Amino acid sequence: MNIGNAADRSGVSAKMIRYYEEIGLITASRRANGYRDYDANDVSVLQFIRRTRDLGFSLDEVSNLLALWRDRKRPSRQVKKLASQHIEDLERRMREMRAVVRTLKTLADHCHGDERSDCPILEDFASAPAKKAARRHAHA
Amino acid sequence: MNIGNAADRSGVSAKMIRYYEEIGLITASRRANGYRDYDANDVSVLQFIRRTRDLGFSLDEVSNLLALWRDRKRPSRQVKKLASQHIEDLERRMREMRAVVRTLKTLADHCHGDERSDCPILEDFASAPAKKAARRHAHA
DNA sequence: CTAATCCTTCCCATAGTGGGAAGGTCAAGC
DNA sequence: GCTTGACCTTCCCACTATGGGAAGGATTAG
Repeated sequence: MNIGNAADRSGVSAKMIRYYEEIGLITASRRANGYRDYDANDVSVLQFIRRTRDLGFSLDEVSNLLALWRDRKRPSRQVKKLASQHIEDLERRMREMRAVVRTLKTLADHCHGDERSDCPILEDFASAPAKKAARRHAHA
Repeated sequence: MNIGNAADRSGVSAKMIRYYEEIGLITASRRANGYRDYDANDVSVLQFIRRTRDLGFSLDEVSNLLALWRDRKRPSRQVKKLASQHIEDLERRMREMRAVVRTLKTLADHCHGDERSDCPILEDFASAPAKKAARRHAHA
């Protein structure tokens, strides 16, 4: 099956399929004309990637999960550990975001939000201590 | 004051100060030797940027906030609107992350996590519908 | 005067994803 | 058989925001 077909079935764009191959996440056989050729198992792998990406795993983590998936004899402990770490990572980021939301809500609550120009939000932005929290982290 | 000094006082790296200038977020006067020169007000602007970045605003949003900050006659309504939109954005992302965490926790709960190799987590990754949620969004 | 520290600009890398150009291939219709 | 359109290929560019580092000039401390 051609790449476009595999893309449709897996929900991974052709562009991304080529990229995943480039970074060594997957491989693809070629037909005589140079076209990549995929079978049902390849589509399963792509769906696996799609699913784990949707769950917010980085490509690096996906790579580890794929390796565990392929190794049928590996202990489930390893898989659970990766999942748990990801859960903790998400929870940590949510805590940081919650703190930011709390701050912003407090500021917004004290802002009239009308035609008057005085606004404690901007005043705070200009003077607050900037506590270095919620540093960004690439994947959503 | 030199860029290094401004960086120390504002908490924004010299590298980033130059970048912010390059993208038109700030400006800088030059001394005869070509060095950038900053005063107390410039440092205030940098601290403003630092603070809003820490609160998760994108540089695009920071740019808007800076414009509002500089325009002392603008209605506070505009500022509050930007803040509220950002709050909603954060809350939406947190909802998505919570959904992912719920899914992962359910999966992890059903995985033995021991030496046995059967693992419902990977089985789910390989077969679940992939509901297209939590698509990433650049800033954390 | 020299050495260290600062400044300048310029290029590169990161993590994923998409856009698009230039060109080869294949299948359908005439 | 030939044209047309839908595919495929590779290659380069863009984005967000940040850091690393090189090459070279300026300043400053000793």
